[in-house]
Amino acid sequence: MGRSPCCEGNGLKKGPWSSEEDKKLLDFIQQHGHGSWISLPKRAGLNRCGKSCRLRWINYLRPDIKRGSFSPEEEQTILHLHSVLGNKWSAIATRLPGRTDNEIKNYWNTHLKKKLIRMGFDPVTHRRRTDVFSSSLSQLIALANLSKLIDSRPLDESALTLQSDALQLANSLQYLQGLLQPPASATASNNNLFSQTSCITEATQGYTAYDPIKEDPDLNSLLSSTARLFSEGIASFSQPLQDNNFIAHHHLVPNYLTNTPPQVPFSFQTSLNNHVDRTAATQCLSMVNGIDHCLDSTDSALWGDYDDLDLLLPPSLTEASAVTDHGDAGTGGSSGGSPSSSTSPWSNIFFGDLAGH
DNA sequence: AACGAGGCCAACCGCCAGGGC
DNA sequence: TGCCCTGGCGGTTGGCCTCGT
Repeated sequence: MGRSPCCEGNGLKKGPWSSEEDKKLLDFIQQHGHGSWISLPKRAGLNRCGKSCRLRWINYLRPDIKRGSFSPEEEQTILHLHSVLGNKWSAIATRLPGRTDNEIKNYWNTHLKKKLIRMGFDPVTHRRRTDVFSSSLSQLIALANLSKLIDSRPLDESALTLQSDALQLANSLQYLQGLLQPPASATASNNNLFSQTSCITEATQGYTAYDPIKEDPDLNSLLSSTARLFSEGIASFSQPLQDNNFIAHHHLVPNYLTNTPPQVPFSFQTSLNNHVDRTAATQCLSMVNGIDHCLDSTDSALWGDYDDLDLLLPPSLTEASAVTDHGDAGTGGSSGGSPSSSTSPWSNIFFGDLAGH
């Protein structure tokens, strides 16, 4: 009884499509429409599974498919939407005419994800990675402590210099970390390099007044140069990622936050204002087929008082997706890296500059 | 020139939600 | 109400290509 499931039959062809098959499928759909995908292969004279036909049509044969590399605007849109929606490729694809979810997914996995990782951002959460600072710091401390273990052994001059540098670095970092420790009311999750860097950026740009920093000329100078290097690191990202217009346009953030420098990437800003993303994600999820409405709405009332919502919101969509996302452990693994093996250029910039002091 | 490593991407796999019966 | 089918989605794979040695 009933219909047989798709792809049940053996002997159906798999693998790459030939131009002849493409033509058959294209001709059939242009003449009759696809109708039922399950019955299409037989009607079109194809020895293929219906799913395979559907995929081929959607990802390759559809006339409105846009070919070629992604534009900077498309790239920015993907980053933006991914920060809100997570791995909802089909939803993201609806915002990129002519692009398929498969194409976007591939582009993300092969380009954008790696870019974010290189920048020191977690591609899943779009937040600054917590492992960069802590692991590097712990490694430096371990290196510095090494001297205690080998005190009794004779060391040549360069080794001694190395130890001395490592110790000095570790002390400097600890001092810096202590100074930048957020007030007691702040969340514990701020205890990482990039959250601190956001403090650095803000502190050096007058967004926050933190007297111990301002009153210490040396530290202030260090922070300034660090913030500058951070900005340069961000600027090395192929395109400006921040969408100030979008955010300001939708009244998502207070004005002073939209005045952040243009170098700051969208993902960086969202981590400064994570509650905004969470609000957006919640709104988006709450609307069936409402992504366009959500993302295009100019009705500020829609968003309400996000500052209050922040306390009520469940974990962000991206945080939730982090639980189920196994992408980092996937085939692209070489770029993911273990927390202790980060080689982010940003960490190089940061520690390089620090060493210069 | 040969080989291996890594990147890229089309296609497959497996799961799930929705709808029909 | 529950089963089954279908379409759709995200994750993963495998083969081809490029690049470095």
